[in-house]
Amino acid sequence: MLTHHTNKAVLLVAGPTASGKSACALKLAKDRHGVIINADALQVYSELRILSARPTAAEEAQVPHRLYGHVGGRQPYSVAHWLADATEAVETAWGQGALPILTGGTGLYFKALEEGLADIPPIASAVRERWRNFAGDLHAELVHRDPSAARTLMPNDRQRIIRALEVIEDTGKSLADWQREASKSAILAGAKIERIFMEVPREELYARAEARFDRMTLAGALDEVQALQGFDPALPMMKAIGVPELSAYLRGEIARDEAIAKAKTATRHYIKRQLTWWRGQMKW
RNA sequence: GCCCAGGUAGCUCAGUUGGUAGAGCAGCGGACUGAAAAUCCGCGUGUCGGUGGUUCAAUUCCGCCCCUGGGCA
Repeated sequence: MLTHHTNKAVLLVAGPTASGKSACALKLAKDRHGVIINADALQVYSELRILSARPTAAEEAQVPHRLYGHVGGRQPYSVAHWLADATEAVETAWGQGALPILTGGTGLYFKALEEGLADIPPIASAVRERWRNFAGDLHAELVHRDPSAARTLMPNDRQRIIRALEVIEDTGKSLADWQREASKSAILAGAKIERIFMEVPREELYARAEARFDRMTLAGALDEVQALQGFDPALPMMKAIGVPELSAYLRGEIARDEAIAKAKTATRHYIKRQLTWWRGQMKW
């Protein structure tokens, strides 16, 4: 049993968008008998091939790829779903004697992978819907129902406040308490972890990401977004960079150039947040 | 050439009845546990086009010059 554990190894390839993670992971997978496992929150959606910069069919044919486009846009998905999927994928790879190579840009996913998640049960959708549609003062509501969680959240952070409210209501326990408890799901515990972070100067990252967006528009990003018009704009998939912007163009609300410029700006903001995440949270 | 309107932060603009100026966006820093490509917090010194003049004091008033847009020729 113990010898088994020492044979378990994973390779984590992280970095901001457009830093060259995928190419790096592909090469390493070929060299080291690896299976590539997606750690990107948007590349899981089947409807987003171009805009999420998912590996191409040709690339996927070269080495096994897991968790790319395996979720429908209307399906609820989150870190917890991903962690379960990733755990299964990692164990399958180990079972086959292959090296799991996790790659993607979602910092929270890597954190969950390495540190585990709190063991909070799924929240009833009725409760969830109720708070998402709540018209009153959410923060005041939280101060009243869960002062300890309220203290850690900014009054305007609706998303986190809603989360805290649904957790206290549906589980009877504060989100802060849940999170304080030791997590049981740190699946990489005992495994040999190798980490690669793609270091690329910010200016170059910005330039690459902008050029890549232009390539995406040439490769059919507008058709991809056109096909999304029946989906609820509140869906996580619909928040992918480029989707709101190109949708606004397709609806005739803004010019094409403006839509592209806005999407590029959103990409720069995203890169900046990713860099902040790795500086502050991961310390690889 | 003449007339009009402008020239203020990287961009778009506000403002100062004369006491050296502030918003949005961009940019930068930060936070981050089931929506995370999400969500949220913080950061504003810039020859106020140039140059003379009036004034204790000019970005603000006056003259001239330069530039940009529009109109008339």
